[in-house]
Amino acid sequence: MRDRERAVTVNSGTFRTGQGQGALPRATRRELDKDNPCAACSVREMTVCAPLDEEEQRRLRAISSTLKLEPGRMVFEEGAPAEYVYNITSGAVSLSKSLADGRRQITGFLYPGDFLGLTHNVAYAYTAETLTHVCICRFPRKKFEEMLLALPQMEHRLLTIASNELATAQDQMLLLGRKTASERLASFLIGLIDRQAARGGAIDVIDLPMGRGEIADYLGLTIETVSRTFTKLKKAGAIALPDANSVHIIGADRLRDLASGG
Amino acid sequence: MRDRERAVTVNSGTFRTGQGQGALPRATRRELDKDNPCAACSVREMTVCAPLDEEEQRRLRAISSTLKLEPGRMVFEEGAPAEYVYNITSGAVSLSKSLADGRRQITGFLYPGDFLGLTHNVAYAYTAETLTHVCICRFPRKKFEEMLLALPQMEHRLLTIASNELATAQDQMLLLGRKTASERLASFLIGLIDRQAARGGAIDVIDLPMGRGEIADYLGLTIETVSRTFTKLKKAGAIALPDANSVHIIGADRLRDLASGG
DNA sequence: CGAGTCGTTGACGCGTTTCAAGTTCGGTGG
DNA sequence: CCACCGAACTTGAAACGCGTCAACGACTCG
Repeated sequence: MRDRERAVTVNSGTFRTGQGQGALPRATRRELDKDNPCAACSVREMTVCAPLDEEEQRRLRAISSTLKLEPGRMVFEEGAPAEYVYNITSGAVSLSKSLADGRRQITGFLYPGDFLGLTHNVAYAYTAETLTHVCICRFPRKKFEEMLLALPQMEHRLLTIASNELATAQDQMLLLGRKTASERLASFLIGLIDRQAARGGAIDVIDLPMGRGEIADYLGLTIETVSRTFTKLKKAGAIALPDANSVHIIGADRLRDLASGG
Repeated sequence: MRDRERAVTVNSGTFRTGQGQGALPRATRRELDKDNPCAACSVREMTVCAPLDEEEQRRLRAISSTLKLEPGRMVFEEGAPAEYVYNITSGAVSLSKSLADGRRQITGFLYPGDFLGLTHNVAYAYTAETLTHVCICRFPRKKFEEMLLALPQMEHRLLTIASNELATAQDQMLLLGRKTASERLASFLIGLIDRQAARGGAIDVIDLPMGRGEIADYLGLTIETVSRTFTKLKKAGAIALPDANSVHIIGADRLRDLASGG
């Protein structure tokens, strides 16, 4: 039942295969960070809720290495030994969990400044894949944890981060368990806008680094339903779609009402 | 659309009204902890991942007070000022978020030893309600946070807890976004069994402290679908239902296969 | 024994999924 | 410069799983 065989097919290109190859299906699309030379890929971008002090920066830099990844690459896979902790410098990453038959749930999209791979288990609990060109800082987990022992205020910040992520996860559970397709998409767009606004970005234009498939897997819908719902919101005058990866917010209030179940 | 008016009706008894009254709908059902006198309701039950040392116990006891609550009472409500942190000594509690029209999503069930109300925001992000008679330790949040500053290893444990909760939340997102009704119920039962087993309890009998409505709101289904799915699993020989609040696990392997999408 | 709550079951409806074409668009090569 | 190609997106029609509505039984309590 459901989209089993089909999902396997859809995902086989990037999900099931290893890390070094793949068709890079979205490699040529317009990138948010295409012009970012990523030369200064450094821990300076890592804020951990508040700017790092000199001591913290120094210690982090001492154990970090920098990676550049193309779109559609796996950073790490669910179940693999959790040997590194990562922090995104530029680009966007998806986190996902999958069932054996290929059904996939994206649990979050990460942007610059976000951590991934923070876990207290031996293995990663989810798969992380790049959506765009990504520049990322990598820390050996063991050294990272040793550092935390010496910097308790750093651990306090991580707790704040985890606490916020937990709140976001609970919002997403409400979305997945109880919202209609229109409400889900509206919530998604409002979430992106609010995130952008909090970082000082635009409040009425969104550039989507992910495709319809990723949005569908994030919202617990199918590609077709996401597409239909975009059209519906467009016809209702709440948004405009100059192209598939850009959204203009026209009726922000209407979207917010929708997102909260109005 | 959906179950709006209806859910409002269902919830109006306990959800919308305040803390001191209500019909206590499940007050007379068999309770897991009915015979627990709760006289020794103390921080001794609080393990925070590892047993507390003497210093920690002493400090916690100094700022804690004890509450006893009947079934169906609200501990705190989504949006209320987050003035206290709680730890359950006995009984079971549900955490939930709701939309304006009454649609509700339960994000978790808590048992003895679990914390609730841990947040880094000014307001609680969810509502906490008792499912059974509950004995609970309460700590003024401000004092609790002061204590954390002095006990960094305590904060480390809270980070471990938050990290585990986050992993559980991601599993639940996969459930809500991608699993069928049978898979959801199987996952729920397996989760309860594993939790019991980890605490040294039975591995084939579950006593459900929650009703069908709570299970439905946890699994993103309706009461009717939960009931039908219980019947389906019973007819398939995977479980037996001596009464509505007891489940005997007969085909644990079959349930596990179902839960993971087989 | 009547009233209320909770759980179960049946019939039907609907929103989303499934299946199947189309369409658009960027890249490629003639 | 344009035909061609594949990937991604869109759109339509039909199927289906779950929600909705309604009735009924089991149980508790006053």
